[in-house]
Amino acid sequence: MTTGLELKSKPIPSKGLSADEDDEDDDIPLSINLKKRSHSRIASKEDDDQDNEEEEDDDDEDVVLAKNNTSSKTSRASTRKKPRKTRIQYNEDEDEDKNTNDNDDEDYGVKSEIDSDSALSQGSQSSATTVTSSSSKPSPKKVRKTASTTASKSKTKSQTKSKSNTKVKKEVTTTTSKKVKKETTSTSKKIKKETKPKKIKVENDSQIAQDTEEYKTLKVSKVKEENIDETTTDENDNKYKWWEANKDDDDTIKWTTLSHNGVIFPPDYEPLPSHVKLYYDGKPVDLPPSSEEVAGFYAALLETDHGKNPVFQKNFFNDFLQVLKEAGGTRNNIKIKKFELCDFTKMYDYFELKKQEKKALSSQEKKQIKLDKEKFEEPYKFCMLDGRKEQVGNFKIEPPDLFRGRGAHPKTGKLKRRVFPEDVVLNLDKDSKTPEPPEGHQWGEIRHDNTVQWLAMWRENISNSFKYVRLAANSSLKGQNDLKKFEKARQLKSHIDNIRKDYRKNLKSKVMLDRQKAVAIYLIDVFALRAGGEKSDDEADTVGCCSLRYEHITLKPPQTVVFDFLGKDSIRYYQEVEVDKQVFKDLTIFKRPPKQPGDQLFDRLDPSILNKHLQNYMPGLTAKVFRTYNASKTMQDQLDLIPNEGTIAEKILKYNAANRTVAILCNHQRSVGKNHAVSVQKSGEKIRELEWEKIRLKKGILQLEPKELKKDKKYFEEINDMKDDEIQTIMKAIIDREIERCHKRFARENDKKKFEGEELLTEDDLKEWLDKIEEKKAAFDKELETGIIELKPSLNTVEKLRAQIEKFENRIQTRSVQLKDKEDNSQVSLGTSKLNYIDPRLTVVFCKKYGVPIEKLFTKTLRDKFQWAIESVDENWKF
DNA sequence: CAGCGGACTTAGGAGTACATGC
DNA sequence: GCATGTACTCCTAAGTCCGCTG
Repeated sequence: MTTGLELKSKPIPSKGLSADEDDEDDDIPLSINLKKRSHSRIASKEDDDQDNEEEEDDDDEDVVLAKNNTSSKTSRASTRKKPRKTRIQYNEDEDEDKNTNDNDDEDYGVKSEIDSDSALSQGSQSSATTVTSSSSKPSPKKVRKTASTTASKSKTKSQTKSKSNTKVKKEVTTTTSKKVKKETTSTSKKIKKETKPKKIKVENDSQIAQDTEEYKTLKVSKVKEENIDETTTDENDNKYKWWEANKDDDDTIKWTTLSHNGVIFPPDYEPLPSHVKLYYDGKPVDLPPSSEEVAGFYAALLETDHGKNPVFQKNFFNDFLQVLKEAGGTRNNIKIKKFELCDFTKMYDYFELKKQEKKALSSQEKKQIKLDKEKFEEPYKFCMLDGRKEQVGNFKIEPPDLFRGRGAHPKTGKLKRRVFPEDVVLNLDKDSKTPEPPEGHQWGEIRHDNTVQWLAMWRENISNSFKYVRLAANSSLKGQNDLKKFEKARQLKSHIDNIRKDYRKNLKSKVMLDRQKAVAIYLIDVFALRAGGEKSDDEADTVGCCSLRYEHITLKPPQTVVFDFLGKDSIRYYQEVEVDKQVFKDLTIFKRPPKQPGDQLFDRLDPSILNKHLQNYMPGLTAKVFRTYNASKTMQDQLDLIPNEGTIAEKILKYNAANRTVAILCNHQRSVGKNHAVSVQKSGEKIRELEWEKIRLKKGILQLEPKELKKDKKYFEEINDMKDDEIQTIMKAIIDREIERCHKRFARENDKKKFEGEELLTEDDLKEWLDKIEEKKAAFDKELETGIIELKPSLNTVEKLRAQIEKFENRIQTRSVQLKDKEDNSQVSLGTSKLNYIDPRLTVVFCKKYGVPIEKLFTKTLRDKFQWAIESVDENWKF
């Protein structure tokens, strides 16, 4: 059976995200499940025996393997073919390399040990010599690890990169000069970038595809038409229920007919009013519009983190100067040289002012603007796909701006240039009318490729990749993809046991590659790591499983691993977890000297190797499916634990807790809002205030009926919990708050009266209010001094007091729960998992079974996106 | 047959609408 | 009824993975 359920019932405290919440177990943070899972899945009862055995053979394991290796020709041949890693490419064990790599050996001395062949790190003894002999020179990896400057980073990276390129390597066999290598790579790279994509070819291909698929397509389209007829009788076109239609299992053809109205381009740049200028060295600069626009992009970000980031500033400034140069320099002959002498504040202030003005518009005006905008956008919002109206997702071309890369992105701040119709490729069927390009422009290209889902595309200038205009999330194409994704994940259910059995076994494989595969799959399965593809040196340095490096994990015997690395979007993954013993040993081996910081942990692995391996278990299985599978599985298990009782609000809270477990598993984070701390503190104070009120009432009871104390000692225990100085603080806070409120109210009411021409409140009126507060304050002081509580006259019996106290207790309870929820959620983002990982049918079933309206758990957008799930599932459905 | 282009999903933050508490 | 805080949407960056090609 599944391991999930048992796990959940015995949560282990997380050492990860919330170190000080060890005893909170209701939301079962990540590592819980993880740890538990790791145990139940991998550690068997024979664990101990195995371990003993292991410990013995572990040390000489390598030797054995090494022997094995030298005699094994087949395995050598198989691994030699794949010298792919970039960062830590160990050199081949080929002779030619050995001869020519004296210099490189120093850092890749590792190679002879680890890389040679299938043997899992063969005799470390033999390699030790290599290492020591070459250790005189510092490895570039070291630099890489500590260097934070882009310069040193790119140097080492490009160097290592060259190693991944066998061709290049051969060219430089006679030298080990890093410079030469670097040049070689960069030129080859340049050449690559300059080669234009083969547009014609694509078109031809799609043509061929269309032709060969004609028969099929025709059939399909007929089926579809029939379906439209059926469904459109009671619904409009938009409500085509693809999930009720016959399955179309040919997924290379995405559509038969497609027409649309093109895309919306951002408005042309409007120069700033003449009094708003950039100042250079104290003097106003007359910028040509093109460069003023760029300066404006920066000015708008002046007070943000981006604006303050030196890399951002540098990249912006370079591009700004470039644009300025192209426009022929400033118009008043000021030579801009130094960023530090530029003063953007006037521009910044102007933008702020504009924002305020916009905000200050009357609601009528705002409404009108919105209406106009909607009317203008209407034609672009929809397209016709196979005769049905479908929503388009991002029908607006991205406006020019400064590129806001995440994390330490080397290109952050660079100018993302304006996209013109000439840059845009449109995709639609042959018979549809081509939308009119904007006045005075032409489309870059018109394509008729029905093997793809995009309507328009252009090439972006930051990393030279493509941007696409595609259908919205609620479209049939996206929906079908989504359903397929979850069905694939469900399919994994029937293979997972087998896969786990295998990788558990292979954790001890004598073949290094297999052992690395096993550990990698283990990490992906248990800790939901991403595949981790290779990245180039002009991107932020982030990693996933296959690209983990030496410094990203710390091993704490006996079997604890600390992960600390930046994952997608430079989000930190920090987990201290227990792993399977054998995994721990393997990781130790993967980190064994001469490996050092900067080196790849999985030096023989990359996602494509891993995925190829996974396909053996199940067609279409890739690393990312594990994330979907484990997320949905965890959600199902968590939901199963929720009792069907209590109010809807309580059920929602529990659902969210389950959701949170998944989010934590997937490491979905969000930055804490800037006023989070303040608001948490406020809530805390409010709770203490309520507690004080409660205690006060209890004291009141004893005043009224001292005998009560004996009857229920426990009930009154807490009255001494609150010391006088805290009480005083609370009282002061209450008084201060009331005074402030009083002043605000006075100002507000007078504003209103002024506006309406009524008689204003006088200072005396204000004083009257304030006096009342003074009275209250005096009463507080007296109470504090004498210890005698003056209760409201209505609270004159013990019963009434008790009832009142209960009310307070409830309020404290709700507030505390809210506060805890707020804190728990402050760093965790629930949305991503709900949107992408948790099978929506789980939520739908939960709603049906527990009587929770779906609107409470799915927003409008989500309901649209997951309509297929909402309408097709019955309450017995299981993931 | 590795490497890369291309097309697709997944991601967090900014911006905006809406709810809630006083 | 307003200010403040939260929820939701929009935006686009950053991943994954497949399949083509030199």
